[in-house]
Amino acid sequence: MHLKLSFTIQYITLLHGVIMTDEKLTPQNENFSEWYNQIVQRAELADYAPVRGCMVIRPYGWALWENVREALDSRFKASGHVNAAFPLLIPKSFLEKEKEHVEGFSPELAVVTIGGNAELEEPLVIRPTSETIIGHMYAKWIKSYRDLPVLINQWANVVRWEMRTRLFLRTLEFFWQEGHTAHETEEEARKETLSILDQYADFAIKEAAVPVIKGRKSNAEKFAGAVMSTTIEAMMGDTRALQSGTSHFLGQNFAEAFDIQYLDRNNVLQYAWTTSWGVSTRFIGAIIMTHGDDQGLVLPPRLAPIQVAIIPIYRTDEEKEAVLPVVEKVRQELSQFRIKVDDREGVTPGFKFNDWEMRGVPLRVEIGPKDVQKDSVAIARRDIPGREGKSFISQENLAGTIQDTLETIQRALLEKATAFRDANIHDPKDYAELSEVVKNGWAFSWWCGNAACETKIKEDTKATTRCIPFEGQPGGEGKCIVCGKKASEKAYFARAY
RNA sequence: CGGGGUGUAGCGCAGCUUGGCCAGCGCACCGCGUUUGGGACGCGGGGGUCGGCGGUUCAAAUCCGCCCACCCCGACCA
Repeated sequence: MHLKLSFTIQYITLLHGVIMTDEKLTPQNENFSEWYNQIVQRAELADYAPVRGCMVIRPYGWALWENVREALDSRFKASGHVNAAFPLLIPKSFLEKEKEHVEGFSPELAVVTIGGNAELEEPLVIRPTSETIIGHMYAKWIKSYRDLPVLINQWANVVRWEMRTRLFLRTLEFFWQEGHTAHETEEEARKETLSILDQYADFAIKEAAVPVIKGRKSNAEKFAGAVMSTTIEAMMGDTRALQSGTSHFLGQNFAEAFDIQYLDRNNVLQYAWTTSWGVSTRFIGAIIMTHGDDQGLVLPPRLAPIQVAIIPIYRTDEEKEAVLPVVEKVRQELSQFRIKVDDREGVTPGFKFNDWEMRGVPLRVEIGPKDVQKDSVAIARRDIPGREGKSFISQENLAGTIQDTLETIQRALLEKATAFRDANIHDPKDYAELSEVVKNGWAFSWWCGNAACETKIKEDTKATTRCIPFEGQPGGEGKCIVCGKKASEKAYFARAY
């Protein structure tokens, strides 16, 4: 038994070695998670840091994150939110003020006990999220209904001591934005929670071409300390679900724990109603696993750090002299796009084609001697691999053609991802069928809302309740897929990251 | 935390069973030349206190002991 296990592990390690040195990626259908690991490193998005579970986000990956950030930030600002920065270190006692919150987070806290060579009076935790310290500050700042609402967001890094880590999807340290708002009324806070969820969904669909489903988390899956958690759930290329953003209605839980009180219009002291919401660098993982293929990364044009890669092609010095001026002319003409001219010497054009495909650049422009003669360029769409995605077009009105093509790609990515998702969502007729379908897809089934039923599903199948969607509920009543009792809503069940 | 495994060049590995040749191979890297419209090739070159400490021995990557680190499998999570 031991011998056999050892052999298997060594064999896999050996195989891994072969794969890493081979030029081809591990195909998705052979080993999706290996495909993912390779793509992240080979596209130079991120690399492993010396500390277990930590990663270095490389310039290309960070550029992608910056574009994600810009797209979200502009939405937040347009809806009246402002940015600020709160400290990394939080007194440990703060975490303990909200009962559910501390229960949820204490197993994954990193705690600082020594500072300046001396044991600290009170240990400090490195923020796993900032509800507590922000709650503390809000208590100082909020005195009157005139101070409300407070609509603050921060872009920050946080630390959660996870057991099993994956690049982007789950790392000890990750980057995100966390919004924290305080309101006068429950209604207003609930509205804010949903309004942010709408912004998240709008971002995911329009900018990232990641189709997401908006919904409410079950009690078991909700944020520690929240009254209600909402989520955008996306389906990855292996049909597993990824929670891609969350928005929480916190009720008065944190207001009570941190004394966020204000005098209302009738001069009566009231607890404020708060929300919090976040999207993290995990979203990069969502982009990778939604669009990527066996050639590598595929990036949506609206977020791609490089939208167009231009490859000059020549053999002789004469050809080079003829081609380069045209390349320069085209470069200037396309200056409105994020472009990269690949002028590396010593690697063949074929290598460059594959290289930019690995890195997910949506559109490639090739300019060679034939194009100089014919006033043409070759363009190749990343979303359509191989010859079918390649065409020769006139240099005339090139910027317009490129613009149209990028928009077409953006649209095509969303359509393809949506079709894939819909094809893998099932409506099982009974529990046995549910157990089958969640092995390779999602189930959309009636659920009575009882925690025992979702626990049973989780234990039997490893699938969890992803969300109770806000849209697409059939209405009326059905029977719980597990216990058969009366159910008023349907929920998505899937294996998740 | 429990069970298993691995530490040899930047990466992936062989060598260890049975101690002794100069510690080797592939990829990557550097130089020169030929190549270049789908992952080029030849020749030359640089790079390692064999995870650490101790022991056995004339002699240790190899045998023994302790320690450290990382990986994989099981209970939590943006």
